[in-house]
Amino acid sequence: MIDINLIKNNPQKVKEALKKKNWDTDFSELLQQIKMKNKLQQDNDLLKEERNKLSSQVPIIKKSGGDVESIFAKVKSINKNIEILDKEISELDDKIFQFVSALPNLPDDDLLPGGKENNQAIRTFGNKPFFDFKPKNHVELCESLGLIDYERAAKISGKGTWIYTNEGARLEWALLNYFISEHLKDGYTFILPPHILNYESGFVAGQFPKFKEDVFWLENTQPQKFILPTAETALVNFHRNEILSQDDLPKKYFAYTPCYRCEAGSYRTEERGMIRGYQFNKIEMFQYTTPENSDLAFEELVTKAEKLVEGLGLHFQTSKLAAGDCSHSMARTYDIEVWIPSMGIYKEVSSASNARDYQARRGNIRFKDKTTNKTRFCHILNASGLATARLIPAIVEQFQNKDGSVNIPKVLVPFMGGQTIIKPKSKQ
RNA sequence: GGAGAAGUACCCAAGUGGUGAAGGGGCUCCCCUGCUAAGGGAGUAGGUCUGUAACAGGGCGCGAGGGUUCAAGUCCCUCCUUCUCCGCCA
Repeated sequence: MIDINLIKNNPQKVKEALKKKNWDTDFSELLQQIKMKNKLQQDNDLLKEERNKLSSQVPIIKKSGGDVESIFAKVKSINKNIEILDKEISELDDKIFQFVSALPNLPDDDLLPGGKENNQAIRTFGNKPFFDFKPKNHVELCESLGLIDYERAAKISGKGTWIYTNEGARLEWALLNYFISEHLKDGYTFILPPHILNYESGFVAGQFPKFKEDVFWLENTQPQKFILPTAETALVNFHRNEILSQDDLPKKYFAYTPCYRCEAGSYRTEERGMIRGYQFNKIEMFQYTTPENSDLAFEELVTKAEKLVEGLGLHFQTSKLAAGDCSHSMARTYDIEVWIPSMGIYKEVSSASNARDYQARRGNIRFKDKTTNKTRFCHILNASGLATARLIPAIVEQFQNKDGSVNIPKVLVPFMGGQTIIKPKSKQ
């Protein structure tokens, strides 16, 4: 949530910043509502003060045997006015809250305006692999190597799913274990959160109210609950409504969860295999920091994600996203994109973002500033570290051999029981 | 799922209708002392409005939201969470 005072004091600046996210807003009605609310609030406070004073006299007058009926009558009439004002104020409050909470986060100043077309690749790692044979695409490879069973997935679940089988399951698990071991080395705390979350959690993350349709909702829970689209949704809420000690910051977490996404109708024909699905595995890195340290934390997260892909030996690039391509809740996002030879494009395997205080305001997540002794909002950052579904296509395609076998990245070998290569199988 | 009990500040906790929400512990600052001590004082949720240079005053605030009342931590209703017992179950 954007700071209401920022909008109040500098509406033009906020309007221009949001324009970079392709978001056109008119604040004039909001500003009027805020002004009106403050005025009513003041009037109401005076009435309440009077009521409190009158009421507190009652026991004293009673003791001395005086008449209290006239006070009762006065307070009753004051209460009528208070009731009216209370209602008007809470209606205005609702309107203001609904308007402001629907606004996206402000983009950082240095971002280019506009959408995808203005994303900039800022770093490239490794080179595109060269094949002296006709390379296969990952769907063929995964099937011939017995890593993925698409047909049976369609049978037991439906479209947009797949089943990791045998060495495919082991490869997937090896990736996750490799990431986990790296995060532990870096001193991040391992979290396994619940996958079913309440509405409030989605609101704090900034998914709701705008993106309610993008997640799966459970039908028979009261109140309604949804299945998390990313571990971020759980991790943002870990410290919801808490005041953290500055000495405990930064707090560094990582979590493994599957990610469940509706994405109905978003399939494209070229996105076969495991490029886009209703469910995929991801390890999420997460930090709560002071505002002063969030840029540093952001660099750390991007570098960590890059190192993981680099460790696998894959060719990839890092893109700085234009304002309009950053997520709704984020001030800044860098994507790590891995090369998929058969598609001839780079596909996102990690997205590192700085939400600054946007999510912290929604979730009331603060820390006690040691120097001023004031409570301030934390900055919150997240980065995939990493999402695995698109790594397997990248690995099998980039590391395939002429005979259809695939070399296992060195860093994964210990997690594959020493296995260094996966060879084609006859179909079972 | 059924029955019962509970939720007060960093922690423990008093408070069943009437002034600023007892008291302790811990922590922070100050004073006194002077070294494995002890004592005294102050502070110890946040949000928000008005004026302001620091600051002062007011409203709200006892799990959340309603209700009764001149007045609610206290009485009533709904919900959430925790604990105990019972049932069911991987």
